[in-house]
Amino acid sequence: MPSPSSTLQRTTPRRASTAHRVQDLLAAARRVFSEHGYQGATTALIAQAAGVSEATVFTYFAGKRELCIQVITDWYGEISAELERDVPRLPGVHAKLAHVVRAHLVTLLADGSGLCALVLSEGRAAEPELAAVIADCKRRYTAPLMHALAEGQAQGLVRQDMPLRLLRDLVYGAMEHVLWDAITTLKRPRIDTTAEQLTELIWSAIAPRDASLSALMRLRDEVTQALRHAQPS
Amino acid sequence: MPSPSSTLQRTTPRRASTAHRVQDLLAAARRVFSEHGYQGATTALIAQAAGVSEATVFTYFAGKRELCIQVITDWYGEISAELERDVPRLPGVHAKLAHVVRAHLVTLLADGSGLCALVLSEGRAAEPELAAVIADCKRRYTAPLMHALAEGQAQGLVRQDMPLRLLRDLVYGAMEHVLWDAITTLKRPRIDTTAEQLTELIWSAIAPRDASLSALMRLRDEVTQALRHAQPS
Amino acid sequence: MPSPSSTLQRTTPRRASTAHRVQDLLAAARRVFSEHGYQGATTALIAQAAGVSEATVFTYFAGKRELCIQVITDWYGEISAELERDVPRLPGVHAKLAHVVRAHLVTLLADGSGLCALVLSEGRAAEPELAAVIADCKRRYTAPLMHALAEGQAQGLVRQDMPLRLLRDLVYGAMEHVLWDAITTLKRPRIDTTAEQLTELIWSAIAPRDASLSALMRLRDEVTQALRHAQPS
Amino acid sequence: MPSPSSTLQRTTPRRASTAHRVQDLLAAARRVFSEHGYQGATTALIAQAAGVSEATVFTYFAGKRELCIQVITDWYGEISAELERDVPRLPGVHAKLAHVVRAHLVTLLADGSGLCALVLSEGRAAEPELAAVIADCKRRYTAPLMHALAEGQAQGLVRQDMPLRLLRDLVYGAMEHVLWDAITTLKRPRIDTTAEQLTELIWSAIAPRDASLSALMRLRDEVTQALRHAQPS
DNA sequence: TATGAATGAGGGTTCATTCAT
DNA sequence: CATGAATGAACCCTCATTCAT
Repeated sequence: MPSPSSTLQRTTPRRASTAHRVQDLLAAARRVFSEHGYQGATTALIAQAAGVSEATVFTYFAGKRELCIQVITDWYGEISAELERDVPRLPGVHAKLAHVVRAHLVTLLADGSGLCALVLSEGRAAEPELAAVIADCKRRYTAPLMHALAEGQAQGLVRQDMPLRLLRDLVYGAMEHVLWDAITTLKRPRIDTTAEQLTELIWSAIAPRDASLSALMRLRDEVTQALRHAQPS
Repeated sequence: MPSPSSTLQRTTPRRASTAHRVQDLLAAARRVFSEHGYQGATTALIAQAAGVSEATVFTYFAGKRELCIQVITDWYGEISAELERDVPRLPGVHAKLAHVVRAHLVTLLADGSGLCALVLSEGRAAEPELAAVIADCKRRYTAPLMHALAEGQAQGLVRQDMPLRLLRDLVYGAMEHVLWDAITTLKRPRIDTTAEQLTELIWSAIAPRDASLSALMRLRDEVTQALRHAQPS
Repeated sequence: MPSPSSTLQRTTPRRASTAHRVQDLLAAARRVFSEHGYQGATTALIAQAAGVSEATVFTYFAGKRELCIQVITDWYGEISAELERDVPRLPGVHAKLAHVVRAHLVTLLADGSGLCALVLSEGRAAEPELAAVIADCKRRYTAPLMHALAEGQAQGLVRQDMPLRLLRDLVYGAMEHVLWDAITTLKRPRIDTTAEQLTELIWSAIAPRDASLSALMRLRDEVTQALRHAQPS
Repeated sequence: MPSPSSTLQRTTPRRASTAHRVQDLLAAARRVFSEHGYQGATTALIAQAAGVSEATVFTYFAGKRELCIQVITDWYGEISAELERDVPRLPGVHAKLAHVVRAHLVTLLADGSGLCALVLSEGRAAEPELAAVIADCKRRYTAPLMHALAEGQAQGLVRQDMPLRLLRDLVYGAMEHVLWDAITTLKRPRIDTTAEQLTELIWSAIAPRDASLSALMRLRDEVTQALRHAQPS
């Protein structure tokens, strides 16, 4: 194997400007981290993917961890900026929810599936600094919708009998699980349909409770209790 | 420097039956994998935790990966068996859901948080075999509730306008997110409250759309069950 | 080069007891550190000298620095123990000095020349821990003679008009320079003669000043001053 | 990330003559080698200190080793020239000794402590060429005093029962040890006092053995010198 | 000339795994 | 059977040096 890079197209000339090299490396690193996770991604692999020597990686980044942090920060920066721009403009909680759900699925199914996995995986031990960065990014990413939900609660447009935190877990948990499924089964769902369905499902959960339903629930409880008392034991 | 186990109390006699050795190793491995994750758990650590030499680990298991697979399989086996035993006995979809949610939170927050994190983290790259095993386990683990939901859909007790797969994503996604939150923020939520709230939230999402009809159906369902209990004994 | 160790005699069998391996590694490390200094000594070189793989070095020692510390500590331990045993038994300061000088030359010219250089070289930056260890060792090594000199001063057998520290600098500085000379010029001096001469030279410096000499010195000062005043400028 | 020199003030204009560049680089290199030692000084550090790019260093010097050799040669050249100029003018061996001792301490404690350490440390392994250069420089540096001592021996003003080499070891060994002590303990001794005491201590060692005779000889020596000065002008 | 860019060669260290005893 | 001992294969990272521009 005389030239290990012979099968790899080099996207930049052998001698490139700093800006180009940085972009190249970040792109390569994003791919490699996506595919292999943090631990599985070696600096050698990243260098190879970028078509440079391993040492060059360290010319531009302080180390593997810093490179990964940059990759994640950049990625979250992109998708967060989109949401921060679009979500506030949308009218009503339901529309905002629908947009976030759709954007999430589109973004992550499109190119970020690996990064999504990376983020889900590396959100814990062995690299606390990484975990902290991820936590920060996630906070920013979820902020637009969380803000809308909080406002919705205040205005009675979102049910108030559940802590906001739990609503967030429901929304993002459901979305992540859908993605996870898509990733692990390698089946790409029809995004439009799935997004609409998921939005509706979530909306059913977080919309305010109907008064008559509540009354019936109370009735149910009473009946249940009465039956329980009526039984022997 | 060798002989790291000299200062460790041995939990089993020097000569133990093969079965005991295996159990010891599995118990030790479960602890270590829980605390350190797959990559962070070294065979040295596991051997030390089991009070045996590193080589002994390889006498009983083909390698680190196989050991981890066994640990995960065993653990999922335990919690799946519980669900398989208890869920079918419960009356009505709502009760089943409530039970699964509660059991999930109890199990994972109680002792399994590390394993939960392991499963969530390692369900991917670098160890495809592990990922496959985890996927299988998850399928079995979710089966009881999925079965109930499918039946519920058939009987009109669960909304039929959503694919079952999406209901599953909602249920388990929400639960996992709650757990993940607890794990990463190191805050243990009040399990009872959280379980009830989460159940209600999910139920709101998956109950049939005509709310009053739905409520009445559940009422009928429960009354029927109660009567059934009231008669035979 | 099919087998890199083919030209090296292995002093221990391929599988040796821990104690033997440790001794082997320490001996090999002593040689390599002696010849190449701390920075120049690579773990690969040490492993090769010991006839083991590089990884084996790390089985027995926490790292290069710890290994070097052990080497230095051991070596100083040996030669310090000798002095601590022999010096106090000798009658009189002069005899003790003579013994220390001779022992120093013998020891360091015999096998320790490289270690001497190592100790002289590495007594500063880049490895503060190493420097600290060396400083400690040196203190212990010089203690027996320093003790004798202090006593000598107290009893008037050693001149009292010089700080003890300066006496130490004279004694050990002179010895080290002799060694350094021998090392760099690769000429081994006749130890007996050199030791005797050096002892005498040092003794002349540290013996109490003769009274008449002092008087003459005072006279000289007065004459000098007088002449200075007598001159024009 | 490149362009590390952007935050450094440039000490010379962008276009400087070759001579200036060389001087700048040598000055920067002297500082860096002083502070970090040979191995610890990186070419990057030196270039940064000189306000030029790393590649420029190699435009003017063949490599790190050659640069270091130049630095050491220059430095020794300076201090040797001083001694070569001053020492022969001083009257008598004792005065010459006193001057050398004082100059040595002043020079090395003042600005050259780092270089002193460099010279002491690097006078050996891993860089034989460097060691050879240092040896040469040292020979030149010690020559003035050695010449005086040799003459002193010839005239009976210095004891003749010791080889000159040993006298040198005593003189320079003691001085170096004093310096080493100052460097490693970071305590700067009072130079005047230390120089006087050290001179006296050494003088006691190298003065002719018959103490009173010796003293008288020195007296005669000094009177003679004084008279010589008193007459011509 | 001066340099931005790139790298080959190696450094210390880790760890799952093997094997003779 | 259990293990002490040993290691191959990588890993992340450093740095003096080269070269096209």
